[in-house]
Amino acid sequence: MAILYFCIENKTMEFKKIIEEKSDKAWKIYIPNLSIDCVVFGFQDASLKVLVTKIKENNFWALPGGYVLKTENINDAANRILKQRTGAENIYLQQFKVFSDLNRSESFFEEFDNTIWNKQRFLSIGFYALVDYSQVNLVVDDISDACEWKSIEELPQLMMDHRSIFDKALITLRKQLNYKPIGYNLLPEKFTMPELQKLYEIILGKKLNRGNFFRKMLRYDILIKLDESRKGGAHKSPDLYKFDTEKYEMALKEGFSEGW
Amino acid sequence: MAILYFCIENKTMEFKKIIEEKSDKAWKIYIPNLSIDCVVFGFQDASLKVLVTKIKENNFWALPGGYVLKTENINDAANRILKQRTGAENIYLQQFKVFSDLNRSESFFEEFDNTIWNKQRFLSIGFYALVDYSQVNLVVDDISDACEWKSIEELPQLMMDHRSIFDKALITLRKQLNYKPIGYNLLPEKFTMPELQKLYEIILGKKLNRGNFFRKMLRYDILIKLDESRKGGAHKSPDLYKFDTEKYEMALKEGFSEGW
DNA sequence: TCAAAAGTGTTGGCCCTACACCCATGC
DNA sequence: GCATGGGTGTAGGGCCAACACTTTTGA
Repeated sequence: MAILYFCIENKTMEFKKIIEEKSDKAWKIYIPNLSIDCVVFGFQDASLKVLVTKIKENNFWALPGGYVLKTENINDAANRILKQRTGAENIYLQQFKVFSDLNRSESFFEEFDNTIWNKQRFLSIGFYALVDYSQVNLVVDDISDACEWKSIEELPQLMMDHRSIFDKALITLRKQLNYKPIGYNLLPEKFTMPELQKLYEIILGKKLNRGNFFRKMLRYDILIKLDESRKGGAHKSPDLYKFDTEKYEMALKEGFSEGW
Repeated sequence: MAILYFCIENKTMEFKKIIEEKSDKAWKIYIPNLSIDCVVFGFQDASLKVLVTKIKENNFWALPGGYVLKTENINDAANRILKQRTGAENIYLQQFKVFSDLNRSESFFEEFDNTIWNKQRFLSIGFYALVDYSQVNLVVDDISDACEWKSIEELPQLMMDHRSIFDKALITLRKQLNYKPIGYNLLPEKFTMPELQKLYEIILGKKLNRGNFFRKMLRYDILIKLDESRKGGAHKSPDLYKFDTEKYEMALKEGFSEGW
């Protein structure tokens, strides 16, 4: 027991020291009172995953985040933050909402001095990201214990308002499915129609009709059918497709026609 | 000529003084490096208008804007800013994007001291607002000469990146027409179907089919047909409608069904 | 050979487009 | 009564849900 206590005590001291040391530097280089939080989606094992990190010291999980340098715009900041975490570049990133409630963050570092960077009020710009699961190498930084993919159905409790940031990101992503293509950043280069359908179903949280999905997808005219099929599984081998990157990019910009 | 020159010089001094005096207070009460800019839409004379203000001293027009108090969230801030400008409360407000380019604002106050509030780098949160034109009383504040409604087809040149903020607001508003009702905040209580159609056409910038608009609108099931019609114009008297506020609010929250 | 998954065909309904028609109104 | 604008009818097409049929595969 004594040893365990000592360990915790020790860790606390270490954590505090790290936070305090980082504080001075943060005040110098970052825009104050402003943070970025990222909801990073990945797709694996027919399940939608989100990247979360565990803060040292308390048992809360958090969305990966960071701050904006005084000399960079927020897209660059989000890219930098995610590159540090995942090693990945050219991630699909979308700004979706600013979270600004009072006390959304500042009560979280109660035991610290009022001048400490982390104890300030922060408004946070929410980004969501879509990344290829297989291309990511997670990095644990010096204020986190762990950095893991968690399935969206079994997210752990998140610190501060990170749960509502995640919720809003998912809602935004779902809405986006109505007028923009998706999948290029989440699927491997070659994929089958059932795999693509699975992705849609998991994002939307509901089953879709097979035949209709198939035809609607083809009508979007962003897929190229390959001369191969996925062998090895039981049953019929599904055809492989890839995205027509030019048409895909076009559709991302223009959006699929809809409405008025 | 001498008199004119003197006047300009005098105005410059006055403007500078105001900015400098306000600077100290601003540093105390506002969150630094963060501003709010509002694209306020109103509808009148079958034309969509936007609220713009003219900054004293230079001949640029600007979107109405302001800063976020250290003790308020951004929605409250936007509401406060617009109430000051228009006297209106309970305006429909929608946050749509953060503008964070380097040099989007700080180069605009070159002649001032570096410590001045206005010369800092600002990230700006863009809001758009929909208001009932007839209920607004415009207020000119102490750093602006004028505050006016301008038709969206003939907007004057705007300062900094305000033109792209406006563009993005209009694009967002158009997209919103696909899944949310509109009109409650822009039209008088009673209105005719052709008037509502006109609003849609002006926002979308294109003609719509009369009969189809009529039926689509009715299918949305947010209108109540009144037992009156708009007399006085030449030709057939169109029926008057009002919004079913309960169903309208519901549709605002849920959105019209679409897509997957 | 057989079960199951994947590809394809079919039918009915809804909404959208486009146009036509009729009705009400002020001149 | 006539021009004009506004309400309503309707035919054709596209998309979609739902379901059925066919093909392909591994066991």
